[in-house]
Amino acid sequence: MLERTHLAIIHEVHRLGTLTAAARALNLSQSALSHAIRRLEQQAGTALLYKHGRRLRFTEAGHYLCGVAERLLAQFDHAETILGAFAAGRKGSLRIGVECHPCHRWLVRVVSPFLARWPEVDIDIRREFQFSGIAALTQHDIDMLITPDPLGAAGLCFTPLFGYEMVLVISRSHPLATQQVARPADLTEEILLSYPVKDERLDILSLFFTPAQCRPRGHKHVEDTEILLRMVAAGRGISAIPDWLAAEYLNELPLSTLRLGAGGLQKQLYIGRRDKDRPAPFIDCFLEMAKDTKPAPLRAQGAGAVL
Amino acid sequence: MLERTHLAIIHEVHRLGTLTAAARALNLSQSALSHAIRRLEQQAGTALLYKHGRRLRFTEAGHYLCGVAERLLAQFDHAETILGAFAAGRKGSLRIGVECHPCHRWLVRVVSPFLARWPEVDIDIRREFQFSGIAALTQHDIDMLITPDPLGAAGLCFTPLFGYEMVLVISRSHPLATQQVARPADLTEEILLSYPVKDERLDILSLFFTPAQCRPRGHKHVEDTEILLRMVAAGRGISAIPDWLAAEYLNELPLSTLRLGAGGLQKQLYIGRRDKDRPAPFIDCFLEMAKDTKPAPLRAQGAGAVL
DNA sequence: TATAATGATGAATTCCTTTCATAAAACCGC
DNA sequence: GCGGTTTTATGAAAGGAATTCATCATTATA
Repeated sequence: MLERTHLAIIHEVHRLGTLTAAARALNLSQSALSHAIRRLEQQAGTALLYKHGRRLRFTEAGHYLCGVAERLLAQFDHAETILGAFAAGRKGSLRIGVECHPCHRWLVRVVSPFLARWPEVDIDIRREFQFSGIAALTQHDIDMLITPDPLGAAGLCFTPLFGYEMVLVISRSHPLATQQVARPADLTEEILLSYPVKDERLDILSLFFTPAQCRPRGHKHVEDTEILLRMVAAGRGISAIPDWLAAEYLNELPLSTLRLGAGGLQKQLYIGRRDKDRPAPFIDCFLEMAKDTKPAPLRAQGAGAVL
Repeated sequence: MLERTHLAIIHEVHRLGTLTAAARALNLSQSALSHAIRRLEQQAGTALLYKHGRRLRFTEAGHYLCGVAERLLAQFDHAETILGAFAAGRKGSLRIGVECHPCHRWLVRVVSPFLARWPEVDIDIRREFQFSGIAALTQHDIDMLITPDPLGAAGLCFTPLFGYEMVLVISRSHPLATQQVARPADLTEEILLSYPVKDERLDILSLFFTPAQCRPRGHKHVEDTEILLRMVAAGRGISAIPDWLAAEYLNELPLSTLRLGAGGLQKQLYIGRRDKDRPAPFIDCFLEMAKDTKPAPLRAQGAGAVL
């Protein structure tokens, strides 16, 4: 069976011209090379080298193998380099799940500098999960989960990133726009606009409307933040988004923000990982960079001061 | 060091899912595979597989290596197939030297069917030699030599192909065109046209003019047979070519052929090889096909009957 | 819960590679 | 042509790495 060693021998003999020199280069005895070539020739059933004077020449088959050696040895070397990068933790891939739709804009601000700093790390961001983000993390479908709901699961650990407040956004021309706080009963005639997520995962429903035993008049799903907010600005509905996200749009669109209930709807974003994951440096680095990237806080405008 | 064996193991584990199955496929024990992977992981400094339930899963590095394995193993397999073709004598290359310029047309008739029959054999035809054709053969620059002058040299052997006669070609309107035989003295006022070859290798000089101690008035070199004969037909000179080559042009061009001297200039074409060459079947086959391909004999016209 | 399937591990063994010592061949300079 | 040098070839011995064996631990299955 043709082995890497054979290729290395063939290659060095070709490069240096003599068995003796090749043996030196490979830290082997001349005898070892002679035996190895002999064995290979017997297995292949064809001569690879023949004596010409006191040196060696390649037969056609030998020449062919020489070309093979050059190509394959390069590939072996490359593979080992890459493997080294894996070992050193320079190379890898990070599949990040995001259970918090509006967090995407924040995530981009983390990922961009990260990619620049870890050129050999591939990042894959997933927002849809067959079952849940937690399950995807447990089952190794993703390596990290960004979520506001750190549901306990064996083998997972969560690191808090930053706190924020979910605020109600309404058109600046809305009758409620002058108020500071919204109460569920004020909004029963409104159309709620939200990202396409199950109702039980919408905090404004589970933590605001449902406890007050009421609900908005309607509920529509919108994929894109920009479009969602433009619809709100146009008076086509209301929505609840993180304060820092609202802040980014307050200057662009005629929007007002109100606190949801007296205490506001306080949330915390977490990043979850598997406990026993190999501690790759780039994973720690990502965590650090994520912790250091706070979203812009909401300027005093409309809603009450937030965190 | 990453070896072919490691790639094979990784590949089979990926294909079959379990160490046990992979071990069966590789005719090894499960233990052997476990140890081998462990060793590789230690050398690489990174995990490749990890237990998931009672099966194995690939780490990122493992997945990467899996891709490498697929590519490299295919290349190994292919290389061994080719090596097998070399061993079976199906594959190879035949570098053929030709010392007889006009033989090129005949050679093409041998080579074409040969290439069809040995699709894996490459043919390379050389007409220029640094020193001589014999030297090129001895020094392994070529594998076969087609020559009318089988100079003895150690380690070479020559096989006769066919006999032919060198005939004088002149324009049909030449005063000598009505004769059967040309004598050196008749041609001292002519311009000799020949292939670009050293004088001592031109039979018409060494075997016809020189023994009679005379020479033509001029001597010009022409590369191409067609052009050479058109020049002769136009009365711009005379030439000497094999009878069978002349035969091909007698209907196309206004040429006449004459015997060179009373007995004619009889020649024999040989094919030379190295004695101790590995006996590749395609080489023997080439020899047979060459022997079986006789040039078209000269029709009774102009020159005397030949052979 | 018993049973089957699978992987991990340490020690022993086997097999293959390598080395050593030496011969044979070829080139070089005189 | 003849020693001296360089290079490859080869058989026997030594060394080392891969493999097996026996066994344990873990997990899935009935």
